[in-house]
Amino acid sequence: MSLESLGPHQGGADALARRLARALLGGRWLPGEAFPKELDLAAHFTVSRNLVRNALAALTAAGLLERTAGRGTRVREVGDWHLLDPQMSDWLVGLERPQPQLVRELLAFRHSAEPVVAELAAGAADADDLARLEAAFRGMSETAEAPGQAAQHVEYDVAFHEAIYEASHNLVWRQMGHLLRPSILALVQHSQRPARGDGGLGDSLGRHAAVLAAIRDGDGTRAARAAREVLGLTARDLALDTATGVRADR
Amino acid sequence: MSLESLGPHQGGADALARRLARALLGGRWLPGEAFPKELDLAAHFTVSRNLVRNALAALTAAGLLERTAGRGTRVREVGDWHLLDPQMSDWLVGLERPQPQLVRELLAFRHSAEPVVAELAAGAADADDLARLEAAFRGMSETAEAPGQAAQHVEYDVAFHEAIYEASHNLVWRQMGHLLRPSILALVQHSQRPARGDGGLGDSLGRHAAVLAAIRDGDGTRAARAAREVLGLTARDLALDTATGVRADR
DNA sequence: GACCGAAAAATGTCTGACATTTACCCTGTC
DNA sequence: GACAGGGTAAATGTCAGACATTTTTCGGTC
Repeated sequence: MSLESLGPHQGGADALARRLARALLGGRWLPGEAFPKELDLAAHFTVSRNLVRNALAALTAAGLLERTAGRGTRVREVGDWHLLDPQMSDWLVGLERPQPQLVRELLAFRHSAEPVVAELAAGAADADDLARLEAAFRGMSETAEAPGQAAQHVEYDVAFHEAIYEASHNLVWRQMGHLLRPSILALVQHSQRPARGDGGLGDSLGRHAAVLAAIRDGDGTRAARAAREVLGLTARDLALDTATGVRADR
Repeated sequence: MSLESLGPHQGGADALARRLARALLGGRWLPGEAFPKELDLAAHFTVSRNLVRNALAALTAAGLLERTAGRGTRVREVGDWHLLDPQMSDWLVGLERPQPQLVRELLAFRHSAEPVVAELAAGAADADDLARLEAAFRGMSETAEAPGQAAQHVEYDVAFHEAIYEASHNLVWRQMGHLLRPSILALVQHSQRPARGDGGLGDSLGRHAAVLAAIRDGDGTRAARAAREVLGLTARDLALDTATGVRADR
């Protein structure tokens, strides 16, 4: 729609792509809607049309935009967005008001996928993988229940889950580790707002420890169950339980 | 390394990106190696430097290349390639000699993921999803055992599995449907070379039918097991059984 | 009213120049 | 001889303007 409240620009094409992508992910333009024209964008941000084109190329590669000569640029449907693109995860991180649907879908995906990944990890983890897992878990323990270290705790949390994906030793699963940071950060931001008594942690630490132990023992079935319980926590936090089991008309 | 045997160019930036990507995926340049410079590429293909830049931007967005001002362009490690990018799947389709590692990783991923997707699908499929699944299965049946319709059979096969991902009703899983065409095509090309007696089909049709029936009945556990057996076939075709269960030193 | 053509509007491409970053070599000094 | 310094070359990044191509729109003609 409009470009108001998007001030002048400083930085290269990547920075501009980031700004536009985050504005789009925040809902400034809706799917199906027309995106501003190259010349308008160039004029508004006081940059060359070439730079705008490079920035838009990044958004197009991420499946956010659809461009055709003569017709203009339009926002693609949410279902066409490349949520698995690492670039997209970068853009999603720290977004103030991401589309709630996106967060729900990301968490629902992890809820179904992460048990399998943990099972694979239990069967394939080597010494390096275990070292990464243990280092991340140690970091989580040391930074737990210290309000000032919340940011570091999140980073260790991300590193822990990322290490599970890495330990699967599969190129495709490993690529999905990029999904972790945005989804975990969204959870933290969400669960901190409605101030809960226990701080939102639950027995998170203990359940992570169960995953680690199962992977260390090479027990895939136990690892899958433990991973399911870790994510059961987060699912409950967002009232996601209904996301599974609901079935449309038959 | 070199640009020999890559003739002159015709088409836009997308076409050039496709040519370069397919050459790269075919192994013409190895990870860590230096990619040709913009001006050399422009001279070789008789196009403008701008067009080359746009093409390289696409390869960079797919994680294939890493570009830094002053240092040049280098091929990234295989682990950094964005295998989940739909663009990458397009480039992979029909590649004469794809890196065997990539095919193996894709199939290993499906072997672990597709049972979960089928389970989700059993719990979430609606009437439209079932119609798509049944249409695809009908197409598979009608084109089976007809040598002239091999290409169409593959398309129905892709459509069947894609419908499973769609039926999961999760944005992330649905994105992964793009992986199906390249992996299925690679399987077909591979299993047709060493001429096997039964034509490589096995009881593929029957096992697909089992998946369809389980999803129609809403039986997630059965759907997962059936999906595992469908992929067990393909795994055996490529001697992939060893991909799971092998564990490095402890 | 239907068909055709010209003009407008948007993205795609070309060209040449300059900016910026990085690596390399060459020099001077201790 | 080793090392710090600057200067030059090389590669990618950005800018500016023009032209090409595609799509839509509007008008005119029959």
